[in-house]
Amino acid sequence: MALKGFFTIESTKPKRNNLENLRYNQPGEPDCANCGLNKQGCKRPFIQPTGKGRRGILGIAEAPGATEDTMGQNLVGDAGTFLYNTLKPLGIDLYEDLLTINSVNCRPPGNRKPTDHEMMCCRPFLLKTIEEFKPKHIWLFGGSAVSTYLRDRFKNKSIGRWVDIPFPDPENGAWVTAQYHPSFVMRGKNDNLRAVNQKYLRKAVNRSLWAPYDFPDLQSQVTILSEYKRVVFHLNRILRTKPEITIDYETTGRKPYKIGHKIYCVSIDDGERSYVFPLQRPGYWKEEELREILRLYTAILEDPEILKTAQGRNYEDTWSTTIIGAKVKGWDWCTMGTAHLIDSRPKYSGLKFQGFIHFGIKGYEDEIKPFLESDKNEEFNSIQNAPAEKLHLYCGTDTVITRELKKVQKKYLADNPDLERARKFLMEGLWALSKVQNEGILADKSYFEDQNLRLTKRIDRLELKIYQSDEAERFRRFTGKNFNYKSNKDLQILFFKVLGLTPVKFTNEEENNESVDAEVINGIDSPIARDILQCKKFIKIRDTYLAQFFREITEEGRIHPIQNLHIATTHRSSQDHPNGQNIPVRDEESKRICRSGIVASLKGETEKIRIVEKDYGSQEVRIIACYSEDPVLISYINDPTTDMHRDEASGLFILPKDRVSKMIRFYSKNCWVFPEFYKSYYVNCAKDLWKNVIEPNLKTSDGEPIQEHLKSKGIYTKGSFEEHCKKVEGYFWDKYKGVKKWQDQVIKKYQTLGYVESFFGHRRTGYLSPNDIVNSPIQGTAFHCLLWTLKEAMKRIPEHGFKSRINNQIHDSLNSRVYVEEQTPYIQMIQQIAEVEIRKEFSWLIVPLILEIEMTPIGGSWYQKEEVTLNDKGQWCSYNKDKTVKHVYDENY
DNA sequence: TTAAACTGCAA
DNA sequence: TATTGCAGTTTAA
Repeated sequence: MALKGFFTIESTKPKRNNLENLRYNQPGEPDCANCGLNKQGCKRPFIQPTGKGRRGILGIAEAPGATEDTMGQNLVGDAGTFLYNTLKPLGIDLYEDLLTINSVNCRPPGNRKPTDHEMMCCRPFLLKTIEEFKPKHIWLFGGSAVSTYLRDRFKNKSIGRWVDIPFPDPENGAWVTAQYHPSFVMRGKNDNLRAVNQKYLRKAVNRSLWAPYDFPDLQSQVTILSEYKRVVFHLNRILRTKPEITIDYETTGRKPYKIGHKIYCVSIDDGERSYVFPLQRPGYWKEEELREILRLYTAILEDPEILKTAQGRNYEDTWSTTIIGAKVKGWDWCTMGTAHLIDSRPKYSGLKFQGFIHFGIKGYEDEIKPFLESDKNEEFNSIQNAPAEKLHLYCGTDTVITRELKKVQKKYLADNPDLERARKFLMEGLWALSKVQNEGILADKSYFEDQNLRLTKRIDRLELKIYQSDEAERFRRFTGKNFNYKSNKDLQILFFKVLGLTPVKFTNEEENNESVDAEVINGIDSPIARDILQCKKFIKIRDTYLAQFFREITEEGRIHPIQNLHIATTHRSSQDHPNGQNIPVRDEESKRICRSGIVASLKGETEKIRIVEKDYGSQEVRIIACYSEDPVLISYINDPTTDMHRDEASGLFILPKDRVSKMIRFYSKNCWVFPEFYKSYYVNCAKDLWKNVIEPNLKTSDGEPIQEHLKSKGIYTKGSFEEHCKKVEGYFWDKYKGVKKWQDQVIKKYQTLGYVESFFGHRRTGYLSPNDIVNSPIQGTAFHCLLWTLKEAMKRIPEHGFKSRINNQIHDSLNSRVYVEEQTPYIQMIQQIAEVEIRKEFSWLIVPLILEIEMTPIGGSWYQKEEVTLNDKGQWCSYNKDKTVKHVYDENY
């Protein structure tokens, strides 16, 4: 898949079927000859729009069903009746107040979904109906209606994205909202879905009083400054009058860190107009002109009284810092992050989407977009080839939209103080993450080059072995094609057709699709299975991790993952280009190869520096305790002499507590306690426990094989173990009834509010499953504790004059490069924030938080990190199993 | 060409 | 009937 090297802009230009699109974008009669649905057994072909439409609302549904086909009217069957009954108490009569039409107006045989082609053939009639009826409001019921209505205007037309998002449509002047299709809501007996559907319809009914939207001409608010004098004039004016400004750059790529990157143009919006001027466009300014423009612009950026807004605060911030050398002050607003707080659904916060749903602006990016994209292996885009005038207009339009978007968001947040609280925290978090991003992690390029060569040799050898194997030959004879071990399809044929093995697992999405993942292949006892697994592992290391490192490493040996706060629906962070949050650690060999090249210092470094990782221990359990106030959980956390996972393992395997081994405790925790807390259930847990504990026949702490032990308790089979787990699950929820009670409450509250809210004020919105609801606040809050610690630590580091720097975060841990001479005060400062000050700040933190410390030797690599504690002599020590000191992490180690 | 499905890595 | 991410490859449309 080609990565969009820049940001994603949805195309508005139909790339295929151009003629068809032209044809079906015109109002007119349906193209029945081309569709043929009218001759596939329906009784009443081409049903006319139904209803009196007294309130000027046009409802668009999917297709006639059996009842509709008999009666020749829309929405009169079960689904229609359900919708009628839902709307009636809200003051809307489906048949009186709406005019309704379907995406296709003949009944598809057997109630199947209409195809894209059928919907397209019927589309001219839909457009004609809109033209004649002139609806003030359009309600799209279900994914088919969304798909045919938006046609080629957006790529992602899933109902989940569009439901409950009202937008004014510039094509017909109506307010449009997508709703779930009544049959979808009716079919599943799903309380959450019914609750949000009710809520969304109520909002739509309230909106039906809205006046038509007055579309603003945003592009006319752009002024392009091409003369030096005018640029200087406006920069000086802004410096003097200090308006709130919105800024946007067009640049040579996504990240500024590699040599040669430039900011081609800048747009500054002063609240009235947007002013765009070229900046580092080669050959545009004389040297002294550019110097003066940069001086003035830097003064604006560094003036804390000039408040700044951007769509993507950290994008403009990191480019300003890295390319211009400005320390930007006065950051006030990030429209992208704020959009994510308002609606956490995926693909919501992009400017093009926001511009469309709020202001009906669309398509202004089409011409410029190709010049801003770059292939995944290309560092630079082709901005130099973009027509300058159009590039500048595009850049200016973005700031005008951003300025207007901020107004909309400000209004929304004024009514939602919890969201405003979350937004303030967002700005602080972005500030800290921008610093983390600019710092970057150090990578030893020559080490990775060496590893790359070694891996390639091993992969070549293994591939040769695989392709010369007897099995591959049998595959060739069976299919007439060469075997490709990277193809899951080929693996299925090899294992289940050629070798005749019995499938043990199926994939999630497709029914009867045999899974061929590592777990399955690992269960196959043959040399080729082992070779394939080995080879896939090496390929993964080389082509995923090392390849990204090579692509992203800068000339000075740093890798700067982009730090996001606007992606994860739970309001966790994410990283990309590359993602520094999923470097292997569980598999020893993968861990060694990948992490040995992430280092504390590069060659030639004379200072003594080590990597220190600071990890919140069992953070999610602690957060569950805070939300649920479960007394049993709280007392486990508060009393360090107790161990909940040992106790749960004891119950699960009917073992006295002192016979629970480390591994049995581990699997009890990860295959039982956590899944149960996150709404898995005994059947799946029993399956995992059987696979990981009982089948491998793990031993108790005194050496008895677990199978023998369970037999002595009357458990012989998988079935009887599952039965046993069912009983234990009953005890479990009886014991942690506080957690259960909280889960039920938070699900109930979601059904009232339509979102789930966290301690920090963050909301996860949209239609959620019970699992999503109980998981999100925990996951989000666990991360927000870390983010709070991070931003507080970032403030203190310069105050203390530390040279050490935080350079990564992984959900509940921080990484730093630490100068040995300041390691103890540095670590203790962060521990103080992470464990003590955070509890003074947030009264809902009713249990202690613990920050565990890991270190590498001086100049060492991430692979070498060990857990350390401070002994009474003030030394950081790691320990052997027998509790003797392993290493003393002083200035000599 | 492009999107979806599958896989595999982390918390 | 555990959740959240990013990224690579193949395959179907």
